[in-house]
Amino acid sequence: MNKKIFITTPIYYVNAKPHIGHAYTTVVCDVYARFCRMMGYDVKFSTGTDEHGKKIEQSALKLNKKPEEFVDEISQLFRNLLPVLNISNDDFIRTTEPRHIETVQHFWNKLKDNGYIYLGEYKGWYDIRNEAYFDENELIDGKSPLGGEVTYMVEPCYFFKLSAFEDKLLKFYEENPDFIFPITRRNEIISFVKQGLQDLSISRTTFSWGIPVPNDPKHVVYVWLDALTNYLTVNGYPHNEDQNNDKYWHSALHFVGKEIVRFHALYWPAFLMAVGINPPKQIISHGWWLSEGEKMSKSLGNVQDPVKYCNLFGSDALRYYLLRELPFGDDGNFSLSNFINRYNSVLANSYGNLCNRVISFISKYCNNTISKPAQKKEDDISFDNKVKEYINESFDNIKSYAFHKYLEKLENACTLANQYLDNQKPWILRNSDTKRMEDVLYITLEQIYNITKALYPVIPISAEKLFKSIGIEINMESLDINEKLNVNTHEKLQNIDILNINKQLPDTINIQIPEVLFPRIDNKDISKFDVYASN
RNA sequence: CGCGGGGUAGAGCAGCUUGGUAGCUCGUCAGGCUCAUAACCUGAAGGUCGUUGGUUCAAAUCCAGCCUCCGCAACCA
Repeated sequence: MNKKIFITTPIYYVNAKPHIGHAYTTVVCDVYARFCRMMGYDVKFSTGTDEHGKKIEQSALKLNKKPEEFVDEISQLFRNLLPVLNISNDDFIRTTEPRHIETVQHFWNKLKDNGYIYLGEYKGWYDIRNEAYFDENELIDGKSPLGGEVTYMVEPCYFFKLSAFEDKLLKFYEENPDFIFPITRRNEIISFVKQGLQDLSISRTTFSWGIPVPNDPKHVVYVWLDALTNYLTVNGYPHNEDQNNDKYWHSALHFVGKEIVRFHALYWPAFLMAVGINPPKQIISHGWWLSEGEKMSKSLGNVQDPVKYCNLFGSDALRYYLLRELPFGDDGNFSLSNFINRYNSVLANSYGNLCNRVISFISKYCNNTISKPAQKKEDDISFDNKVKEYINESFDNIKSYAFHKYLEKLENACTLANQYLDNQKPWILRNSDTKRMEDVLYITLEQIYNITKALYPVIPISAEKLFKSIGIEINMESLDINEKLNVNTHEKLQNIDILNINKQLPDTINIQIPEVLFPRIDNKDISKFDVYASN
């Protein structure tokens, strides 16, 4: 039985259309998921949408729509993004689905049975936009510290005994130093917990767009309690109740943006401990994108639209850029000119051209066929070893979520391959020693194949094209879009033997029609590219 | 004493966790090659790694202070 791993994106709040930030988180998870599958793991990979709460209710009202209608529409936009980005998720969860409502209510009852929920009363200034209460003395100029308008409210409300978990959480962080990644986020959370924890209000009566509290339907469940439990729903809870002995849950990785680390690294483990379920394995936090040096905002009109990038340059290019540009965990800047620059210099000139020059050569001068050399020279072995070294280093980096370094190492490997070719000069050998020429080409192709396998998680479509052009079939991308969105793809995704990283290049290669993987982008006038969200 | 993130060649960035020849992409200059997507390869110029002090045989990297820039309203990863 393969080792299992459970990878999740956050579920996205359907109050706004998907932008480059959503695309980023999703792509990071997808790359990691594909990488794990390639390494032989049985991967469960989920994403979805978070659809309850007062904000949603209000947004729907403004548009004269029922909340149900409104969330259906926006959720569909997120769902549509998946095939565009070529995401290999196994599940798409919506918090409005019956299976999730069942989970949340069951979870609530467990919390209650275990004595961690009590009915109290909340008095204070309520910031509707941020769905949070504040004391009088916390207000700034009559607004909440988060800047929202506030109204005074008294509401009966259920509380979760978060205060009971202070020591347990600190002990847990201590015993699981890798639980929160990266370390700076861990430090923030620990110091927050050390300041003391208050009981958490976990129900609302001021609106009705939410999951009803069992046996007290005037209340709806607090959005974060609702949202976080999606991970359990996806993993079959409550029907699969024994999560502590579940291999997926045992290695659950939640990828999140830095702004929701607190919910995932503090509230979530506390909730879980309260029902007797072990916390997930790790919370992995990433940074934010700026757009052209400034914060993305609708009013500035600089919201980068992932769909437009995919349509213009292909999803592989966007996936590559997202991972390569930003040191994982940090904030970074998304810019069109930088995008094109990296695309041209690495994908087109270095990697793409490398593939093309070798395959075209074989096609033109070797009658489309090439075979494994009988023996290798010192230069060849040295080349092989250096590339392998780069690939090993790249894998070490992806394992520690240093996606930018993972790609950098593979870029180094491409440069090395281009150098090897230039040193060996097969175009000279063509007139002097055709056997040696073929050996050189096979050896280069062998490393192109290895590099491409290593790049596969990031550029799956192009990798497949490359495999195809050297006569190796791969079936993953031939799944059609609807099939991909279907939960039943899980087994197919697990059984792609070609992705096994240890598989060697066949002894004899038959070149198919060569294809330019990444055509250069004309960057003389980049203003012609429309890449911003329209509203 | 609010919180957080920066200040490294002309531009944009990596390196800092685990101190020990300062690296990448673009740009510039000079060569080479011709298999290839006006691509590829080689070489050169260009940095006192914000500043001051400390630890050390040795600091971009660790410690302390200072200067300076950015974010901390919403949307939201």
